[in-house]
Amino acid sequence: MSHDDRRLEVSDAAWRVIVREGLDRASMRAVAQELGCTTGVVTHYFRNKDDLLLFALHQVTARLRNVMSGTKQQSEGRDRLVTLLSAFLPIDQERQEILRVWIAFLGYAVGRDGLMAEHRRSAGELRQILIGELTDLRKKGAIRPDVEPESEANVLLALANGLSLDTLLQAQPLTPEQQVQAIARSVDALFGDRE
Amino acid sequence: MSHDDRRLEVSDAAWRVIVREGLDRASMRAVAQELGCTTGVVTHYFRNKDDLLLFALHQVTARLRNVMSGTKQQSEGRDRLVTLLSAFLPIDQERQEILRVWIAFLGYAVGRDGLMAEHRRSAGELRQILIGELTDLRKKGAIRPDVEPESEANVLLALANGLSLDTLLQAQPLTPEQQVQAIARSVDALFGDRE
DNA sequence: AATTCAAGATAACAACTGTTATGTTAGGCT
DNA sequence: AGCCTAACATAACAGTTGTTATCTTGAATT
Repeated sequence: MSHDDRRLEVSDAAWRVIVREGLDRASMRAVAQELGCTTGVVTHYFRNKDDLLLFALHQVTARLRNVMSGTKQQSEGRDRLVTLLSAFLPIDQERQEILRVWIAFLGYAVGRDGLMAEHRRSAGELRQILIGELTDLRKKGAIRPDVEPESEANVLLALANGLSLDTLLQAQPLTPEQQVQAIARSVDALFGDRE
Repeated sequence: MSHDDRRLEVSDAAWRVIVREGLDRASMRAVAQELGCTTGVVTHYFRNKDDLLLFALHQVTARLRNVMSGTKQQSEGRDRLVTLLSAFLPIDQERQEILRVWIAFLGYAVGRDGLMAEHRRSAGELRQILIGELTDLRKKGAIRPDVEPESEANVLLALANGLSLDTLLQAQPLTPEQQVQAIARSVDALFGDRE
């Protein structure tokens, strides 16, 4: 097993602790115990705790990118936009796990400007993909010409993120189908007046 | 000054620490120092730290209710729905502060079922208000009859919450006007086909 | 004037935290 | 065969945490 693979194993152990017990209980010792060894391993592969946490946070974006390329863009136009946005919805167990870790880190980033900037960076990266899609569609004349890609990308992402939050905050959250349908409705509004 | 007022002062000090330095740095001593006295005060008004945190979390809902009744419902129909939903948007400094504390607690609640249930309870409380509004409007025949108040309330709240997140996650977030406009657009879609 | 009790200060407690230094061990290279 | 280094284990450190018990004080009540 390579060095990087072992690093990932430590990071995965941290993820499991965070999902199960919360970010503030993810101490060096807890992560080591989850991995089944001692803190020597954790300190050997990560300089700091901050180093470990930052790496674990990067895994959020990495896994999200993975999911996005998994729902590969075979489709185009309307459907492509919908599947692209659906990658952010917690409609399977892995995406629910990503959401929990992401929220845990976001709450942890309140009051920590450095971490919050890191969140903004990764959010902006995913946002650019959407903006590119919208710009292409407008050039092709597929969507209404009055659509501004930048602000519209923000609104669509806001809806997707909000729907994700809903699964955490609601006793009976929207079903995956309802979530996708809500996304599809907003996307359809970009394509024309009639529904 | 009454006992309850003093309790609120302690809770407010905790809020300031959370907003400025993060939830995990809001220790008993840090809160006491923020208040300008010793931990004796904090322990005198709160049994536990959990007791203090739970009270501070309740203040989130209390302040939100306060803002909602502040944007008092003089209007009706479409405008009333829009102003009601806008209460959740971080369009002034107080609502930004509420958002930060809320997110901090939400991240902290990951892995803590009790706290997460408390979040769901308060979210459900505010959600019921929206459902009531939508039900009334449908009875009056003001909105389209195919609108289901329960799921539609979820979608509208998801959009509002997502737009709030946007102000945290975006380097150049949507302006308050754009946020309200996005809400208004979704509300308008409930009233009829034309825009 | 004596008593009571809330308000707050102070200090000590054990538990836990991240960090660091040092030990052990096993496999690859010369 | 001897050496070296990566991969871990162990242990000790200083600091911080929540909690608790004990003290002081001042104002209200009797």
